[in-house]
Amino acid sequence: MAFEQEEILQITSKIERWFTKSAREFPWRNDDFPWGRLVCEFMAQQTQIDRVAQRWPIMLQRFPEPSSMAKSDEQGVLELWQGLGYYRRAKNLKKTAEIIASEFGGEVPSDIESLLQLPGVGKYTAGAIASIAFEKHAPIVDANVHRVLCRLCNHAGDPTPSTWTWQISELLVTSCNSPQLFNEGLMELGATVCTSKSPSCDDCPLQSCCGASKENTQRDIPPPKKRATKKRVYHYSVVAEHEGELAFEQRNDSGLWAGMWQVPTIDSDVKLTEAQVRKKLNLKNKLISIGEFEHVLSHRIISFSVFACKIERDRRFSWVKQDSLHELPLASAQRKVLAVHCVT
DNA sequence: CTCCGGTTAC
DNA sequence: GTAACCGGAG
Repeated sequence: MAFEQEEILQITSKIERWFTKSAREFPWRNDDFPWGRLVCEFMAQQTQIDRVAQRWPIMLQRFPEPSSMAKSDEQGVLELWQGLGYYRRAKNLKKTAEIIASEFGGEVPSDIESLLQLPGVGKYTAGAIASIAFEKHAPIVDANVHRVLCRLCNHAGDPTPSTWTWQISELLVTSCNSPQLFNEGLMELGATVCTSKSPSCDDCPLQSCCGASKENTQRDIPPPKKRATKKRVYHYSVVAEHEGELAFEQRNDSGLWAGMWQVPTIDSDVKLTEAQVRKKLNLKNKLISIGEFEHVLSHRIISFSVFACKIERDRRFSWVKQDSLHELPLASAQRKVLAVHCVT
């Protein structure tokens, strides 16, 4: 795909003008600063923007700059991340804050090389921070940008961001006037106009130069991604009570729901009986079945079975009063477990 | 049950 | 390269 320089300037200026008048209101757009942008980009990875908009102000109020997060403990960050999913992002954000505090004098670095050293920062996030917070002419390709650029050039075949897309993004951002307006505008256009299904081409500032619009191929570009088949697994959770307190344990540092808390739970590839669950948890009293539900993730369907029992206060677990549960970082599936037991 | 989305670990 | 990682909305 070869653009004339003239076309490049047409495209970039159209997007910058369009974004200036069409940008949606978001809290981080009121006063953009590098740390706020970094937190926003971590939260927005794989997460829809409206949920980020709810959580971002709370996170920034609690951790207004990298040093305050660096000094806090990871639990506090996980607590504010509850329900957002992909909890490794919260752990990476905490580590990133520590590195910014210790290696970069408490200031978010502005160059791509430094940004890429931060855990949880890949090519997209580095480019987003460098361009949007620091007006560097750095390319970004997220799913929105990929879709817009593939359609603009009528480029079929790549289901996800590819070398091709990064080259086009680089070509355009190099010549744009404001990398902040251009890159954010490109993403905003993909999110609101050049949408995956039924794009609003009549409202698009690029309609006159869009290859897909001309050939009417928008529907097939980009092609759909292959989705993992869902494996069914079984989780057995026991709400264990002793004098108004519930037993909790922390999940592994890696894997599913990394570092989040749960009532004592057995993860299994196969179905287990009540006796097997009791034995694996080394519990004495019979477990009373109180409910079941399914929890669907991108790559698995989890059948949850929930049990209740009374047990002695056991040092293997952390004991939490029922009115203190909100202080504990819990993933959504564990909230469903507690809802079965009628505590929330 | 399908769709949507960046980074990292393997 | 590819699988793992999440949750809410449709």
